[in-house]
Amino acid sequence: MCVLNTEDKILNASIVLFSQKGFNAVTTKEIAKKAGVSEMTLFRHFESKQNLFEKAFDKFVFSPKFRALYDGLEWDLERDLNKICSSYQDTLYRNQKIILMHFKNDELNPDFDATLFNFPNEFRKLLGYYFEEMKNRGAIRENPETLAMSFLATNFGLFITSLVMNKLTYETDIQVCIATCVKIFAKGITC
Amino acid sequence: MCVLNTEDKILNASIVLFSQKGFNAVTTKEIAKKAGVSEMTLFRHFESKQNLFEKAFDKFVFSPKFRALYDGLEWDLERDLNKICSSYQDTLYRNQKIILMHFKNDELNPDFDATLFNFPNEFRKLLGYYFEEMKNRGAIRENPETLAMSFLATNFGLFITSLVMNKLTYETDIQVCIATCVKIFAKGITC
DNA sequence: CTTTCATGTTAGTTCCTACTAACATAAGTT
DNA sequence: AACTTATGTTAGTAGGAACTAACATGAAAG
Repeated sequence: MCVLNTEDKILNASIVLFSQKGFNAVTTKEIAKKAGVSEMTLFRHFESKQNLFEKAFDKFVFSPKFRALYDGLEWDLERDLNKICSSYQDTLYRNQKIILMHFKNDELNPDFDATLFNFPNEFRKLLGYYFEEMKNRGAIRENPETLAMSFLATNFGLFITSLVMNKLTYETDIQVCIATCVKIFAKGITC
Repeated sequence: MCVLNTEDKILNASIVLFSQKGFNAVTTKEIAKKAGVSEMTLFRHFESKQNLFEKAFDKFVFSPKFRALYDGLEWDLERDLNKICSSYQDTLYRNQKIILMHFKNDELNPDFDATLFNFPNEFRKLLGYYFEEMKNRGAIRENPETLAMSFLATNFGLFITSLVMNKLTYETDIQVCIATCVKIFAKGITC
């Protein structure tokens, strides 16, 4: 199969453990074991646990292509919101380990916060612009910023719920909830 | 003013620190200092850090009166959803420290999870029952369980967003978002 | 064959943290 | 005055975790 080099093995192992337990609760010994290397090797590749964390963070942050999103708008409420929602959910999903890690750590470094909060902010701008324009076109009436924030928060709630639901045993399918929410939202704001 | 007894001082200090940093990241020395007592006193009142955590958890879990909620239903979509939403947001708010703590700890004890997940589950039942009845009355068409889950997830998203927003500087008022969301939701599911 | 390089192993240092023991103090109770 | 009770102080133990030093090994490269 694909044989990973040592650094990648360590980075992969660390991000999984960090997201499961948070930075402080994970030991370097644990990471080394999961990566299948000795603890000494870990310290030879990364000067410290902190440094390993930073490298892992950088490696696993993901941001979508907003240009394509802007260009792909069709000015049909349900279709556009579906597209934006899909992209946002996808981005949240890809960043899930980092997001979980962020929740679990107090404050490692304000720069991480800034980096991590970057993409929700971009989505907020996109939605703000979109609702503004739709209001000008007379398709909706509500305040664009409020709508943008509400739509983002709703999506984030659905995302977190789907994460937590893996542990629980609700019969409800979260994908259906997401689709339903977008439909309700589109219908609920239409004039 | 009101002078707290020693145990309450320690419990209050611990819940604040636990919610800020998570169980592992907080030291008993830190808790004692914040409580204004010596570390020794802490151990005299609580046999261990773990024990202190459990007492603090028990003290600060809050559950609303569901009986009153069921009895107060008026079978008017927007009014009822507003009432349920208010109660849910209020419950989330009162449990915010415990919820944050829960996010930050890996797994201290599955019993805590069960206790903490109890009230969202009760709200889910309430909403399921409500939407089921509203469907029977012909007021809505969507699947009741999906709606219940979606409404809960939306609310949770708004709650988390309001917590995070304290750190950020968005101009949007989260209370307005909550009210808007309920209105959109009510309008979006009406036949 | 020898050198180099990445890795493993083992032992150890330093620091922090939960938790304890022993004694001191100060206020209230009997 | 003697006793009780709650608290503080100081010193210390035991264990864990980050990180290091020194040496061993084994495979690839010259």
